Amino acid sequence: MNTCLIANIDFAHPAHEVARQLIGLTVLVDGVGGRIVETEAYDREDPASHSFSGPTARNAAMFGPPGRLYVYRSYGIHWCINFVCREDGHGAGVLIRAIEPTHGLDVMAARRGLSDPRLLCSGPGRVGQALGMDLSYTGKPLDAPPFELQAAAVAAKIAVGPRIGISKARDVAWRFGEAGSRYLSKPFPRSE
DNA sequence: CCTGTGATCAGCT
DNA sequence: GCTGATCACAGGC
Repeated sequence: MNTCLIANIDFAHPAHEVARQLIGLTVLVDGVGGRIVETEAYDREDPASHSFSGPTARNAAMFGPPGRLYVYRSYGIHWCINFVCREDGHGAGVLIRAIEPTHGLDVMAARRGLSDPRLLCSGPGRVGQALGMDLSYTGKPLDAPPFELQAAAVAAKIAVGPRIGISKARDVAWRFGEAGSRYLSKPFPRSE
């Protein structure tokens, strides 16, 4: 099996494995960002995934090489980001749902129009806005500027639960987070 | 604390 | 037409 190693994560692995392993990593865009504290996995064989019905113009990046970005417009307003994973052409990704801000708080506050650190990146739309994402970033590799992924210094305590805001495949527990983090989009049931 | 709603648009039926 | 991997704000308890 081929590999795609970035910051000790192999993006040529199933989405739910990558989603779990990403918790605690630091992601930066032009030096701005923080620790990933919440993710969700979306797979090709997953009715809730944008890739479920096959390749389209919008989801093309999901069917490209792993270790890259998939950016999509949510509710016509927000930009949400995924990290593409699995083998080339599989069509899986990990939605970045929340980040604990650590780098460039002032830049993110200006983009978001508020300064409360807990509201800067606690949700997929907020993450996109705080990191300055838009459609032009889709398909870009995560191991090259302006992006930087840093391995976690300490292993995070992982909480698991059902994904948020979807109507299909609600039974799959493919939402992952750092247990007890104050920067989640929503608390996990029964964690800590 | 909680529930409801407008914004705004790409993709699908 | 309608739905959605959302958010912010308003209003009620």
